Amino acid sequence: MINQLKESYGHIFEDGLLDEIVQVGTFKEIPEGFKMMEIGEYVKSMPLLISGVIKVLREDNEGDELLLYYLEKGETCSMTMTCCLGQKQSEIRAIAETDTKLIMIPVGKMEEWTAKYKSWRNFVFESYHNRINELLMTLDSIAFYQMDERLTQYLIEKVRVNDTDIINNTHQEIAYDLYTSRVVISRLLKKMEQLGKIELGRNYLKIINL
Amino acid sequence: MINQLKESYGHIFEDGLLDEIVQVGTFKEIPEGFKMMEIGEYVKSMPLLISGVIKVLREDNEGDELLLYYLEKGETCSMTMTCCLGQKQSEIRAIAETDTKLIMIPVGKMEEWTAKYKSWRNFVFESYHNRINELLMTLDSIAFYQMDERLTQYLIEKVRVNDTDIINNTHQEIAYDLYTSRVVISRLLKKMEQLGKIELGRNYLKIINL
DNA sequence: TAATTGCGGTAACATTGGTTACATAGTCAT
DNA sequence: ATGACTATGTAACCAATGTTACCGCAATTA
Repeated sequence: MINQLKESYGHIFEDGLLDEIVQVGTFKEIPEGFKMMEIGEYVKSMPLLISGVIKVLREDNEGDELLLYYLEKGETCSMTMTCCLGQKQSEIRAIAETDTKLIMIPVGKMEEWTAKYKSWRNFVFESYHNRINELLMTLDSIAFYQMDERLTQYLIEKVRVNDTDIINNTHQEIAYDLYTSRVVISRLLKKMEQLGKIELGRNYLKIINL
Repeated sequence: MINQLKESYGHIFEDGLLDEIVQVGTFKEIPEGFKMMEIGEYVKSMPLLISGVIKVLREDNEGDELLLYYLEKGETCSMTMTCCLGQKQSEIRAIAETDTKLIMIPVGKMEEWTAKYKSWRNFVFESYHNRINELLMTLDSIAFYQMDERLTQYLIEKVRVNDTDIINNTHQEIAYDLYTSRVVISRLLKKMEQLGKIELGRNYLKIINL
């Protein structure tokens, strides 16, 4: 655990803090598809991501979802932080997009470390800043762009976080993430294929040139 | 300034912190319509709102705007905080919705206070939490609701922050905030009038029963 | 192999909301 | 009062996308 922690966080946390993390943190491995947090749940610990990708979703009244953003190595869930501190319920759902390794930190330490370690404070603020910017970009994409452009952005991001240009999802799954219907996605993907941007197959899709 | 500070923040900040704020803070009065922050600007100080309302906007490529949320008494701009700390550019525009009184805190103090005062840390985290939740609600409203429902929510919120059921705006101004066109707003408002929900006039609109 | 299920392709249609154009009616300055 | 300007009302049209329905094919299972 120490090595993996150092690899992801060694350059941002002070040695004393790294030691404390090793002492109080719990190492966890999460399989792809595992639901790590549900809307309305209370949160008792905060995750530091070592490897893998977590997708964060928002839900409407009918239970349909919208992808907000991905969390990656070296990041944490800001929403969890404030939920922990304020004893608030989660506003979002989090699901492992890939197999994921992380370290869980008990709530109590957060307050303490914020007072004690400058590097922790920076991490926390940086984290909020990044998350807010990602929310703003998601908002931009919904408010300012049309579905074809949103789909393209989605595929580009998906390729980036999974580090492969083959996407193994059904059209229905993509439609869920973008909060639209399968027919709409199939229609747009087919158009992209005709333009030579992607290659389509059953349960997969290959990015050629977006 | 001390009295006004105590009225808005007395119950959340420790006495020592209140003293420091009085010493290093600058009191400011801002007229309605004043642009307090522009996208791309660097920020050198952080506002603590004493009275009034500030509206926070996001802009698309063409320069058209979308209302994100309002800041009120006892609140601060979380985006400013991280911008200050990280020397980042602002991602948003802020405009005084009403005449506003506030205290500006120089950046340098923020880091210091975060280590020193528990009440400041709580305020900062609480602030992030609120802002993220407002962003999520804005996102919900754009992603999950149609324009008629968004307009209704907008009017309710406007009535709340301005504390009056008469809204002195043109349809064009409302359309800007909701990132749509004047014709669409006129159409929907007329329908609401026919349902007896509002009363329409030139440059004003009265809420009857939303 | 036959049956079932899940995925993707496609057509037809409905709805929302954006666009253009023009008319009407307040408001203000002269 | 006249003319200029601004706000609003409204019709007609268009584009994006959501909806429904049905088909064929692949994969899985009986």
